[in-house]
Amino acid sequence: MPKIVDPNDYTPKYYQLASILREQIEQGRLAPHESIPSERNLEEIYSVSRTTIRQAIDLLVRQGYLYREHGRGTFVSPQKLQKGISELTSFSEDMRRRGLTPGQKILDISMAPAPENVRKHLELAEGCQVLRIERLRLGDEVPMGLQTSFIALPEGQTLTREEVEQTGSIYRLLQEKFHLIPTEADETLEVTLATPREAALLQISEGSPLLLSERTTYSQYRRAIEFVKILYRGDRYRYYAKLTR
Amino acid sequence: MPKIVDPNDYTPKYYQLASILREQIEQGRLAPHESIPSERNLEEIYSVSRTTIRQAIDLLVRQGYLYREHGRGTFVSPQKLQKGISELTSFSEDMRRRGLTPGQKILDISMAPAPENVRKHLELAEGCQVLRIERLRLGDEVPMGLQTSFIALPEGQTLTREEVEQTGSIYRLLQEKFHLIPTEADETLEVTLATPREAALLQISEGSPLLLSERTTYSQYRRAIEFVKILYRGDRYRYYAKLTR
DNA sequence: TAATGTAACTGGTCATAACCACATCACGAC
DNA sequence: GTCGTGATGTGGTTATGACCAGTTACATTA
Repeated sequence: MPKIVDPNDYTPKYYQLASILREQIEQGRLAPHESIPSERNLEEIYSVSRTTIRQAIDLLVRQGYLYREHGRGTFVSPQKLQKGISELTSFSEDMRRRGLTPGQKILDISMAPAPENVRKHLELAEGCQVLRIERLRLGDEVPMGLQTSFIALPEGQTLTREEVEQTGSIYRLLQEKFHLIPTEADETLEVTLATPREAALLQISEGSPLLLSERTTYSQYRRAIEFVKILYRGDRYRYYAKLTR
Repeated sequence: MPKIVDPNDYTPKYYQLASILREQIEQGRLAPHESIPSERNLEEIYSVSRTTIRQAIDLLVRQGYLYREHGRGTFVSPQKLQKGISELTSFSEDMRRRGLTPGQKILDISMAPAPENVRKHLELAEGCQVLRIERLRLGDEVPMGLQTSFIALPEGQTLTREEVEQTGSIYRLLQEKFHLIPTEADETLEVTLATPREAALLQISEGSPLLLSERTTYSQYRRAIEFVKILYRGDRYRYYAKLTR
């Protein structure tokens, strides 16, 4: 049973243990609000130190799978709390999580001098060139949003339309070509109304309400790499967040 | 200098240390992207074990103040990333963070059978009574949103209009009277249009776009305690979130 | 000179061990 | 019966010490 301690210990023990527990929870072998074995018990069960046990449990608590009560024990969170954790995802991932097939239609992709508001978000000097990508985003073939990305590429680098069309994921391209990993983002949401052009592209009537998301994404080095503006169809898109204190 | 180890050690050492470091960062004594002393150095500086050091740094990393790079060091996050962390806050706290003075006008407060959608969110049986509070929410005296709360109180308990008016904070009341602490919440945001009644209350024209927030709040025991619906004026309210991966 | 490797950092993982703070329950005193 | 009260079990904090895994810079080598 305690199948921990793989010799091919590519992954740390606490991570292996967390996976084991997470699996038990997801399969329902541990019911909501049921207590898991105490930390001292888990120590014996899996033959690892309490340090490791606590690291694994910490991880699952942060992910919303477990919660602790001092003096009482550690318990399984109800299903409700296990989903919708506010994570940094691309549009494609977002759609897949919602059970929709992501799609896109590239309207424009070009290098251009960054507009002033974009420069501010990306912390760039005046006259800097950025990659501008405008795309119509689809979910199950239906228009979901209109996305405009401004990307601060390393000096002299660029991405071609073909590369973007083939992978579909800017994030993967950034990682593979430039070793830039999106790790954090600031996002704002507000309401706006569709201009004639936006309405036409999104196949709604002019003046329809839209959800406007503006996001600045930061790399693993905490430098701004991307500023994205997405106009979501108000009738098709709902935003999820999970808050903690 | 190393003013750690207060004898009145009500608060744990790692928390004290985190406060010291956080203060240095906020005061700008540590510049963005500057490295803080290594963990082994901090061990000597503050005369605490590496365990404690790491716990303190972990906290600050989660809060967005620091970031680590394996093999290189621990660095100060730029200011941008330190704010807007998605935390569970009440309307009042939210307003204060935006530099506005929160206010409210209670429209209704009564015990009522929970509507079906509310029952579902609160995991209640049919016919259960909930406390319904409808309030016009103000920021600097100006209408910001229309809030309807449904609260699952302990059997037979209730809150009076006076209590709510005096404290202004439902959360504080819940904590003081019933020892219920809001710890987690699921929130959704979407776009909607103002009905005549909503428009009149919010002092906008009928059909104006609104930002609709629906939130289910959970106690420290992971039981749903509150379902809140807030209609924000689209022209006055913007939602902030911080995403990580 | 350019490549290489090695030493000396850095943070990441893990074990062991002790003690504290809170929750619960059974047992005894009243 | 009711009220402590302490034993025991839980998670929370801290210390010590070891080794692993990336990064960097400098000395060595080809």
